[in-house]
Amino acid sequence: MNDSEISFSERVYTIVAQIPCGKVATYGDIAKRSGNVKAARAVGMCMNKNRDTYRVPCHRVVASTGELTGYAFGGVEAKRKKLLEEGIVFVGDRVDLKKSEWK
DNA sequence: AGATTGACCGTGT
DNA sequence: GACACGGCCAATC
Repeated sequence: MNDSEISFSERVYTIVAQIPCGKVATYGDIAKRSGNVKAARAVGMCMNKNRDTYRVPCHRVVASTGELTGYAFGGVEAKRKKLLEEGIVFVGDRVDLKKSEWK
């Protein structure tokens, strides 16, 4: 810290908070938007540490394949349910990034 | 300070 | 489409 006053995590949180309802973003995409194209893993770790579910809709973040990975508030099942309620298009157990990917 | 881990991704077979 | 391998990042032990 000190140059931009915000850490990588804060940057990620901000980006995730910008995801509109009914849309999802991939870790890789967030990583790109955060500045580091290859920081997808770090993004996931920040999500795991994140406690502000209402401030940061981390449930709208899925893998590049559209598959739901983890969720620190009830597991992928709760995550999938939330996405379904938000109108995310599902294809089996995966999200249809073709239609619901945030871009 | 060094090693390990984790909600990943891209590529090759 | 599924499985295996390697690479990269940041946080944690």
